Amino acid sequence: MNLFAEIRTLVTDSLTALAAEGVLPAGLDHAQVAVEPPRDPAHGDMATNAAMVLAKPAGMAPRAIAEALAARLAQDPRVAGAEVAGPGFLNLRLSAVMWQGLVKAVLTEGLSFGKSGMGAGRKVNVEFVSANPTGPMHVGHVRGAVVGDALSRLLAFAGWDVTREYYINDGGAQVDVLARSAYERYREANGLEPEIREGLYPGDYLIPVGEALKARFGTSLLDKDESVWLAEIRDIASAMMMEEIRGDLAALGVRMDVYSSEKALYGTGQIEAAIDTLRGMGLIYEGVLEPPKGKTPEDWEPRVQTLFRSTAHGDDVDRPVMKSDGSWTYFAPDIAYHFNKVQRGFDELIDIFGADHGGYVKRMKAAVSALSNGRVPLDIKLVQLVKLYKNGEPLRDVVEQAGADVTRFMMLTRKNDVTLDFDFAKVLEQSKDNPVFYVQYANARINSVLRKSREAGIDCSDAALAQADLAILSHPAEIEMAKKLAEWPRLVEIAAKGNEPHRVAFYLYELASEFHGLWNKGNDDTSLRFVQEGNAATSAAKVALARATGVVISAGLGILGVTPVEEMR
RNA sequence: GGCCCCGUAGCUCAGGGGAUAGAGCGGCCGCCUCCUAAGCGGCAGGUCGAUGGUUCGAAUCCAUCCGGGGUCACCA
Repeated sequence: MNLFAEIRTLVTDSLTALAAEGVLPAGLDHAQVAVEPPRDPAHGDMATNAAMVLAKPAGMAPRAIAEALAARLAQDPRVAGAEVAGPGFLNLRLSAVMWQGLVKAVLTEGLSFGKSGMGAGRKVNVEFVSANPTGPMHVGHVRGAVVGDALSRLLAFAGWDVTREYYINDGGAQVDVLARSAYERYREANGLEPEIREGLYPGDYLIPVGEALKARFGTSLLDKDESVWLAEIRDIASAMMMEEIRGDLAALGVRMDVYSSEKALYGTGQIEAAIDTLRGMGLIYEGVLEPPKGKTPEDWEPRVQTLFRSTAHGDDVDRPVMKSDGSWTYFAPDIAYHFNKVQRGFDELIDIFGADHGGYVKRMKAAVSALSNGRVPLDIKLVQLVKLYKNGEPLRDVVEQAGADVTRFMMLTRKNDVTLDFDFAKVLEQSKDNPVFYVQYANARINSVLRKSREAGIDCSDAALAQADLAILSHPAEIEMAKKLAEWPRLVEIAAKGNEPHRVAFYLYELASEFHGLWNKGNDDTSLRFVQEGNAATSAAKVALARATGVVISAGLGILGVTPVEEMR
């Protein structure tokens, strides 16, 4: 049940009826007509811009349209009042029954309340994390993981068919470096002094890899040339690192549907096929790039390269796909991988990159645009860096200390393209300064209400509460609470439309705030307490409101991947 | 220098064509014989970086500029 959608339909139906009566010209486009919560609650429950939007095409004064529309809407039983205001806004007040009915709808629909059919089952692929398999995840990856996971849950809730995917960059030079680093740890495991040269990975996390190599090869690879062991150690080490990363993701509560390997693309002809496809479109050529404008690198020299004409699809310069030694650049398998996603039949692609990869956005979009003939949109979300206060902690420690739920919520309290401060002290604090706690506390209070209510002998199943006499919910503060709940389905659609899961976190904070406010009013006005001594009918209605709030909090936290707590400890 | 992101209250940030621009923190003033005060209410605080433009209307869209960050041809 989406009240805003319902009333919007009422408005557009009324406009159509007015056109049929000749009050408005026929054939007006209603696409720009919006029904929204007004900025100022004093303006009513919902406002529509219909009159202002239609004034010009209808050739009428906005207020004239608004008045005609108001008169018509006022006849509908759902509408308690319609007033023209300002330059032509039409402010609507809904009858109390609507809000009471909404509470019932939440209890009836449960965690499905707010689900949307907006995605219409379209297949979307969300690629995220995709950290190189050269070490454990760090805090920066965590944010990408959380954003991608929450976005996936959000899109699924809004009606998309979602595939979560991890692209393993195991085909380039960085895994050779990994292998050489692991080899040194292997020597170390055999009692030799490791030589961690400049450019190798120095991290302790490779020590167990060295041990494993010793267990497997004994001393047989010592003093052997790298040509003997490189490929094998590379595979072993990167597999072990992927295990590490899968463990990190699991600790965070992030699940992937598909792991795709870059290395697996080599030798299958897929890269060649993708490039040939582009060649067939006349988008591959041999050429020389201009030096970067303004700043020419010291060692720049004109060089003939195999280039992708990405400028034909919106990029600023064309991009090399092949090195002079005839091997592919990193970009070529990336193209093939995205081509693969297109061929698998996805209707939409989403990539979540670290902000340091911002320079690849245009070329990646150009490739997808070309390879799908403009059919498949690719949205790339850049996730800004995380500033960790308390420094240098590897991921497991962060999650172990703060908890996956807290970590996840905090990572979503910022838009993806803004840097995020992750302060341990704050995050673990049990106070209203900590948004995670604040939202969880509201849920805990709701559970407390349900407990008390059950002790008072009231049936608190959702089915029973939905049957309560909700007309009892008439106090303005209670109606306000219901109005906030009514925004949930609308928020889901807005967040899904923009691929912006952080909106859910902000909404939950507002919802919790509304609830804490209502709770506290019970201190001064005992008639606003949820459990009313000796009055089962009144209690049931009020508890129903609390429970409905709890349902929406749970649904919202579910999208963030955060477990709602029953009580604070 | 090119491209991308950011610039909104003292601080951290929402809002991204609509009516007097919001929240939290910090500051000041209030609220516990009462379901969890781990909370709630109120006050003070703004030329929405600047300047032009688009239109009935701009924090929001466009252009130019100013700050801050990222990135920039055979590294992924």
